Amino acid sequence: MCSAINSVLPLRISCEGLANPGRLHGEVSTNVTGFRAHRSPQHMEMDLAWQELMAITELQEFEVPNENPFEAIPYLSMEPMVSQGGFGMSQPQPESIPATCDAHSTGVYENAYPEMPPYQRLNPHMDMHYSLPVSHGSSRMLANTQALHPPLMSLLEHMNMTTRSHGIVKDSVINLHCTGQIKQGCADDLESDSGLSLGSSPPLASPENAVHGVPLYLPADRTMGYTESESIGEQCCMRPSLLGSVDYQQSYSSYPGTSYPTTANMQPINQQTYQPIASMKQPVLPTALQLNSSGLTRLGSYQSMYPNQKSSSVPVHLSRDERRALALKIPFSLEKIVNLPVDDFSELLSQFTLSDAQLALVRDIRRRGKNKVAAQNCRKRKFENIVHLENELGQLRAQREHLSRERLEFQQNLAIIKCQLSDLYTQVFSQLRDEEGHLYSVDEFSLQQANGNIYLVPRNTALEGE
DNA sequence: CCTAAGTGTCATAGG
DNA sequence: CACCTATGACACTTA
Repeated sequence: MCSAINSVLPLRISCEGLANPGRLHGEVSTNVTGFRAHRSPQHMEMDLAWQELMAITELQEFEVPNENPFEAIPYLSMEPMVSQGGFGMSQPQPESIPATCDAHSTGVYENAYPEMPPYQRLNPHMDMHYSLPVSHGSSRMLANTQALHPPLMSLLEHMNMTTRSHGIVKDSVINLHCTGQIKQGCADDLESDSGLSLGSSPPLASPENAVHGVPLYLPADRTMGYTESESIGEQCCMRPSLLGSVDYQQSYSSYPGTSYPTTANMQPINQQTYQPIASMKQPVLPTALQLNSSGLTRLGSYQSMYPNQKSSSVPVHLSRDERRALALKIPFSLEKIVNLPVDDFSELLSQFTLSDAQLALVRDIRRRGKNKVAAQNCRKRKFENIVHLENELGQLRAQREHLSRERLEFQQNLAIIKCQLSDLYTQVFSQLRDEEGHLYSVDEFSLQQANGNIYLVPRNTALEGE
């Protein structure tokens, strides 16, 4: 019994300075020599409950009348609260235990109470700040200390749960910070001239959508068009593997499904017929991206960019590369130039005798075409990333609100526990008597700290350092 | 005329 | 070293 209370209570009670320090006696004594007090099993339980609460809540000051238990602390950030001990208690602690107490954590009490059973050490992994609840003003008395225990423990369980959740709060805050930075970065991106839509417009559809439902026909005013059978490439014994290379991401289809014309096979515009692109290949890129890369060359763009290259003898709806290829009589389609694998592309080049200018143009067309596809993919990814981050931001906001509500509930429960403990210790001191039956009042004691422990000493008595 | 969105192109870095 | 991909930046068109 005695060892139990000694091992449980991280509180050393000094009797020095009392009128009759040697006369104290009781059923249970503290670890301070000479102190005796009447202790009942009920008191043991109260002490247990007290220590558990102190360990969990790090209750460092216990002035119930001065506290507003339902004070809602503005939610700013959980990080400072967590850093103070891991329980998010950001309430003002004007009389908190000095730093010397912080330096003594569980190990201090393990040394002071080596006989403490492990199961009586709550939260052994945390720094424990103990203080004595000195309640002067509470008039509420608990009729039965046993009745207090179950609700206390239930509250403790809730506090433990809430404590765990506070770790989530911290992580969430960190995530929010990161997200904020990312979001800022996105904002910077949006301010850049990347030409990316934030989603208000539908152009960036999924690749699978690009395959279906897009009536990809060549423009009706297309000025050039050549059938595959008419192309030089086909006439030059193209390998079937090359002809079958239609699964690449489509980009340069300025001559979709065709090979480039020569002056010999060029035909009047109005005699050309056009095939739906979807019937010739399975595009991969999003819908809107396709529309521009599938033959809808923009006349005005290249006219303004390269106005001097406009030739009255060349159809005006051709892109710059198309016109250049036409001018240099490149004997295969731009689609093949861009989409063929490097080996097939090299083999294709080997099948023709091209001048240096032709080779340079072909390689430029290939480079630009691949880069165009890459740019489209890059923008698509950027858009998807923004959508993902917006969704994640919404989830984090909801989580923050949930944790904020949970934290408020925790604070309310803690205030209730403080009130209950105040009453509890008032009751305990009401039974603290010396051997002559003199009743000690809690008012006769004060809290003092020494060597990392908190001592309950008679008032007007200074503790000597150990 | 201005603006935002969309797109192609270039330069560059990295694989 | 050649080639490819990713991406920022720029210029331009279009609605």
